[in-house]
This record gives sequence, structure tokens and C-alpha cells, in this order.
Amino acid sequence: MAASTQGVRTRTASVEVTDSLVEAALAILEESGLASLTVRSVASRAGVAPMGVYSRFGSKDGLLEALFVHGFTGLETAIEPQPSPSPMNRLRTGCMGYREFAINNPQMYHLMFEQMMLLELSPEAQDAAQRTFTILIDRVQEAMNSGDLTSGNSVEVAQQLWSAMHGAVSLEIAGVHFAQDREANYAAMLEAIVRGLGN
Amino acid sequence: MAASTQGVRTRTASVEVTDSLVEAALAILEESGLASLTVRSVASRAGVAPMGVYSRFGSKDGLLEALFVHGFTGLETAIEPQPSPSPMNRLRTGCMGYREFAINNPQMYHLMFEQMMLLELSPEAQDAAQRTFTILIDRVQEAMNSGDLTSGNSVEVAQQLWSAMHGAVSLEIAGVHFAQDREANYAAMLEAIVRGLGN
DNA sequence: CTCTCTATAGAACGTTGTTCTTTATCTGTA
DNA sequence: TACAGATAAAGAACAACGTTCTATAGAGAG
Repeated sequence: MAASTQGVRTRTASVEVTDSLVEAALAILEESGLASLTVRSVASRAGVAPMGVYSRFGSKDGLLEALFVHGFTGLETAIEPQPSPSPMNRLRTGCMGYREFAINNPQMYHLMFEQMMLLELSPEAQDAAQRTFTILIDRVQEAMNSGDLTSGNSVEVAQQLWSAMHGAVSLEIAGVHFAQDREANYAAMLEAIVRGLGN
Repeated sequence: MAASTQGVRTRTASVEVTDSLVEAALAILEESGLASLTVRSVASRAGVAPMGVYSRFGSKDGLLEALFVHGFTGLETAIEPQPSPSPMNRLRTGCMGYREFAINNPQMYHLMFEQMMLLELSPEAQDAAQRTFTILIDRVQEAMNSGDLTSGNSVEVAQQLWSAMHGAVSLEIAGVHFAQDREANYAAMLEAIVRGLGN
């Protein structure tokens, strides 16, 4: 984006092509799943040759990493907002937003944590993930400061919450969930942890 | 194994080949990871042609499903035993055994839940997973019966516990874990849930 | 021992990620 | 404006994958 200064620039620059490749990949991922996300299918949908993926992302993994970052940006906004009154409310809302994102973007959510496991990510990509976790830590710290949670190591408590959230939505996405009301069960699980931590 | 009755049998039967294919796949999975687990590599290691995988498992997915069942059998025994005195002790030990299995067999654990997400499993494979979950439900029910856990829906509580366990070990395997002592953090998370449920 | 059937080995096919080569286009200079 | 140089894109080509096909070797029945 910084290359759009009209002075010096290399060729057509065509930043748009990079974006259209990402958009094409997102569309294919959502519509047809990860298995259908091939270099050829993405390039074709974006209207370029397969080579375009390599000139811009280096490899298929590079493209996947771009999707990874895109996904974490979305997850970040899903757990971020809510200028709510109480810290505890903000924490709860953020946790529910986490699930909502995962359920609404199951393929993307799966890709994100799949990549985290299989690829070694670039520092930029790691930052994206870290940023999301940091938000959760901040929420926990606020709740500790306000006395809603027992003071303690906010990183460790946030890790526990994240573990529970991630596990719940992972199993739910995988279809291995036997509770009647899944959202309610998710909320109940969080409540149990918070209560267990709060006394 | 039942086919080893010496009476009637078809050809060499070579049940051993089926087993050696599974063993070869397990070895490759553990040593080199899922990416290296190809039909050719497995067949080669087992000393048969690639076709052997198809005559016995139908497809690569069929072989993966056999590994899936093998994995859940292992997980089952990891959380099963312990003729301990108190129900709560048995529940705790089982939960810690769950993590131990996952940490000791990260590739297998990943494969198990990967398959659950991507493949539609045969009834037999689904049973294997269900059986594991049933053990957890039973443990929870026992703890409810003894009064250590507040009486309630044992399936839903077990689902919450499973979610937390699965999420924690998944993140730990993926290397996204920021607590100092991971085992202790895992135990603390379980303790928080149990306490939150127990009051 | 001979015949039949079957499971196996090995070649072959389509698709994948990736690389190579050619071509067409843009950039900078006379 | 016209030309030379560089460069990105297109399409063919390559290795490896999952899978299928075909011919053969070898075990059981008579």
C-alpha cells in the first residue's frame, strides 16, 4: 500500500493482484473447503497464472500464511470491541465473540490452527496470533484489577481460558459435541472456569 | 487374529501384512510426521507394493482411519485404568493421562482430531471415539454420585472437561502455550473447572 | 501334476506443488 | 518518438502424490 506514492515505482506494481489472490483463496476456502484450495484454482479464480502465486507469496504456504494473518485479524475484531461497563462483561463478550467467529468461519478457523501446527510461521504471522492472545490477557488482567477474578498470573489464566475456548469450538466444528445447546454449554464452561478462578 | 484358525482360509491370508502396514504407518508418522506418510512410503517400509494399501484399506483414508482407531484405543487405555480409591482421584488421573498421551504422541493426536474433522468416519471408527468419551462421562457421573461434583448433566460436564483438555493439549502441541509449567497450568485449569462446577 | 483363480508387482494416469522458458509488456534513455 | 534493457506473466514441463490398470506369479482344487 505504501507503494502507491506516484513517484518511483516498479512496473504496474499491481497490488490489486495480490489482494485478488487472497480474496479468491478466501472464497474457495469458504465455498469448497481446504482440499479445493489449490494453487491452480486460486490463480484461475483470480484471473492470473499459477506463477502469480509464487511471484507474490513465494509458495502455497506463503499464501496460506497470508490467509492465516487475515483470519487472525478477523478473530481479533471478533473478540475486541464492546466498550462495555464492567470488565467482566467485556471478558465474557469477548469469549462469546471468539466462538461466534469460529462457528461462522469454520474452515478459516481450522486453517488458522492447522497452519500454526504444521508451518513454522513468519514473525509477522506470529505477531498476528500473539496480538489476539494479548487482547485476552488484557481482558483477564482488567477483571483481576476490578476484583472480579482473583488476582494472579493473567497470562496463565488467559491461557486456560483460551485452551477451553479453543477446545470447545474445535470439537464443535469437528462435529464431536454432545451437548444439547452448544452455545449454552460453551457459556457454562466459561462460567465454571471463571467461578473456579474467582473464589 | 481370529483368522488364524488353521482350518479353512483363503490363500496366504497374510493378516500380518495388514498389521505390518499399520505398524509401518505408525513408525513413519512418529518419525517423520504426517507429511511423510505417503502410500508409497508406507508400502515400501512394509515391504509390499502400494497396491497392498488399496487391497486392504481401500484408500489412503482407509489406512488413516485404521490409525485413527489405533490412536483412540491408545487414548482409551491412557485415561482408563487406575483402580483408585476416590472417584475424584480417578477423574483427575484420567484427565492427566489424557494430556500425557497427547504430549507423548503429538503426531498421532493431531492425526486423530484431524481425521475427525476432515473425513467422515466409518461407524466402527466413530465407536472408537465415542468409547473414549463414554469413559470420561462415566468418571464424571461417579464424581457426581459421590458428591464431589454437583449433580447435573454428566454428558454436558464431560463435554466441558473434554473441551478444556483438548484445547489445552492442542495449543501445547502447536507450540502456542505461554505458561511456565505447562503440566501445572493444565492441572490448574482442570481444577478451576471442577471447583467452578463443584460449588 | 495341471488348471483356475486371485492377490500382488509394476507400469500408467490424472492432479498436485513447483520450476523453467518463452513471450509480451513496461521503464528509462537518446 | 523510437529503441534498448529489464521484468513479470503465461504456459509448458517436472517430480511426487493418490489412485487405477494390467500382466504375472503363486497358492488351492481336482
